[in-house]
Amino acid sequence: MAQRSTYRHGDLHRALVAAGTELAREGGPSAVVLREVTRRTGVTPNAAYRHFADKRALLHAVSMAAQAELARSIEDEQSTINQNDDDGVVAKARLRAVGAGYLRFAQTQPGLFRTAFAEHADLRDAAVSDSAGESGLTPFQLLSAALDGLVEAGVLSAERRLGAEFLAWSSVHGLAMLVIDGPLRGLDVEQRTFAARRLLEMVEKGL
Amino acid sequence: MAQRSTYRHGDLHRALVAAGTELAREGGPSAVVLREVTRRTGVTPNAAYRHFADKRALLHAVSMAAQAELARSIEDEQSTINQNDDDGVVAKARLRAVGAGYLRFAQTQPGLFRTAFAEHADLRDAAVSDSAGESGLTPFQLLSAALDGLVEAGVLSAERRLGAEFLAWSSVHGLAMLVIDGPLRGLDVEQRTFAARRLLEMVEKGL
DNA sequence: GACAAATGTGAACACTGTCAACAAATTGTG
DNA sequence: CACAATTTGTTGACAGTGTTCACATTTGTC
Repeated sequence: MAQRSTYRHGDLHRALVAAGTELAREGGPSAVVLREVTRRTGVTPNAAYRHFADKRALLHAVSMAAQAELARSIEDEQSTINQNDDDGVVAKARLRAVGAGYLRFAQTQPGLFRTAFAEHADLRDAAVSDSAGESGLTPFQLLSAALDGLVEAGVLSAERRLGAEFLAWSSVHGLAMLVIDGPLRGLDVEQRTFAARRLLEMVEKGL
Repeated sequence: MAQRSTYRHGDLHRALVAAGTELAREGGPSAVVLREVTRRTGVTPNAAYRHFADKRALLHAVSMAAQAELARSIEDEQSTINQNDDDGVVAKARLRAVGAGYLRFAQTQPGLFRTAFAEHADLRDAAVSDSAGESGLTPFQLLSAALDGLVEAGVLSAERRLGAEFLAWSSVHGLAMLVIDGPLRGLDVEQRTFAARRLLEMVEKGL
């Protein structure tokens, strides 16, 4: 790593999270080891303790960053939607895009995906901006917004809206986990896309 | 730990897995540390290497044991079904019991549940008897059998049967993960049972 | 310019997984 | 039965980890 001239680093907090994120990207949560993070940042191990209480706190920050990338993946997927369609069609497409972006991120960045949900995240974390994407919304909020859109478009009844994010999230999250390092790892690309499509259909139909 | 009189232990392999399983029960996969496992078994750390290639192999064995307990939880749930009902009703109940047993185990034994899916399990593992319950079936096989039952009872079409285990498993597994250490951890018991019931309804309806 | 706060360094500790060499018990073979 | 071969457990060591305590350097403030 590049030797720095100044005694102070300048932006160590951010640099540590960035280095940790790269490690997580390559090897998942277990790969983000404190000493290696500081090594890559060109700083002593203990310097990290000026910015994070302990390793868990650092990992938590990395997890937030990973969730933010997940949010951006969902936003990318949503940006391809043709807005000129019928309201109901657009609303449904927005929900499907949440699931598709989620699944794509899990398979494209499995290390980051596992890190995003490795350290016990809380629902309160879903509201903090560290885990938000370009739109300022976290993955959970993007899902909620999509479901609200279904209600507004008259596709989903208010009654069925209640707790719907749990159902949708569970299904997609479960498939993602099973595909990237669960018992469904052996599936080839074709089987995966098939499973993903059928799953999103099931959610839309069974909600 | 109890000092042993003989130089040989007698059944060290099994004892190590048992000790590891207890650690996993208490603290999840990260709690099963090789040295502590051997300590509890009253044996030197290196003795473990006569029975397992490395720590990962030990953890894998513990994971299999955890899956076997999961299978038993499902079997317990299925044993409460009233067999005198209509074939279709019984078949549906058997599928619901798979989900209910799965979710109950996840909440009753979160440490073991996380361990069961921590080390990259493979579909081949789902067929090995180490991870089977009393019936000799693994969790995956119990699910498959329940879905087959739906087809036999004429409740599910052969076409929709294709890949159905992925959908059902994903949904239930996802909810379990999100509830025990995901963003849905904050939910109280009432909310959980509500979410579980709605989820199982969704699967049954959307399959 | 003195002094306090913030930020990075150095040396050390307990703990982990793992290896190589050795020792004791068991098993198999003449 | 003897005794070599194999299996199973032990001892001692090493590198790597998270973390703590004392110390050094920089920055900001009255």
